[in-house]
Amino acid sequence: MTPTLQTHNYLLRFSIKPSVQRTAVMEFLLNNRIHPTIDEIYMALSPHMPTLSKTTVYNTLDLFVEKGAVRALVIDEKNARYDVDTSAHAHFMCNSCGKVHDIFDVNPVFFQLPESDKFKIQAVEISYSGICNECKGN
Amino acid sequence: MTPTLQTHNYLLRFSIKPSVQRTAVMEFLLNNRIHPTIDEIYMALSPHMPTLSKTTVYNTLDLFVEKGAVRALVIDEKNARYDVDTSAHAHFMCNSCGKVHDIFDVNPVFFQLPESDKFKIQAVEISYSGICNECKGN
DNA sequence: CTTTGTGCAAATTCTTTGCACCAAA
DNA sequence: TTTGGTGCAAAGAATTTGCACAAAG
Repeated sequence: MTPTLQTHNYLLRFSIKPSVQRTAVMEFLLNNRIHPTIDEIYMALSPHMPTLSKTTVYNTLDLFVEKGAVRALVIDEKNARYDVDTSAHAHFMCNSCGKVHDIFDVNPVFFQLPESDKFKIQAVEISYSGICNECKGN
Repeated sequence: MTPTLQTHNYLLRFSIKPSVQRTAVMEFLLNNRIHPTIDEIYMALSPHMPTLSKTTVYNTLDLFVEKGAVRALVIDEKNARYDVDTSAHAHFMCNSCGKVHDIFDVNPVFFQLPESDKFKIQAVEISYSGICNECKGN
């Protein structure tokens, strides 16, 4: 479990001013690598922070993405999902339960940005989908 | 330009009953490889079909995806986009103008589905993003 | 007839915005 | 104080749903 003080310093490394809310959101992301939606983060934290508003969660994640501390995933057509691991790795989304998992053993060359005379390519996202083992048995 | 009769037969190949609306939507997709949103399709067709409803466009695209005639793209966080070309190719989305372009010269091995003991992987989507040349000059 | 498709309106869901209050420097 | 952060309520946008009517076989 990442302690709060460590999370605080983690935010500082990205030039993010640590507030109580920002630290709580980042700590949740660091300790729960489930690529949560805004709602999942809000639902997890609000019992411990009754005054927390969903707007603040939106603001906070926008700031984290802007500062490069988290990656916004475009894999779930229903909601935005966020990943605190910004290293080159792929994702798998189960079409049945909707959970998103990391896939780390993808050839690194897949993440190299191709040259193009038509576009200035700045980022790549590799997304797999199918059925996870938990759902296969149903 | 794909003529209507040809589009009609194209739908039959996917076991899709051709109605006037379905044929018009498919013909638009075949002739406009711009990965349109629901709204773009609706806006393009409704002048020629004043009674067309957006619900029908939604229903039609859901059916096309279900029948495997078009691919639903998850690249634009704002709207769903649809691609009539279901072959293995990547996409590029411009962060400035929002247009989505095909990228065909990606190594085919990138589209091979990896084996996994945790998931049954059924599909892959490779999405690049950045700035297109038209937007670079602004 | 009977089944399937269409389209209107309302409802739902996710996200954004405007603004007032609160907190930290 | 002054600046920036938070949170409520309302607005906005995309999508889905319920239902009645139309079309096709």
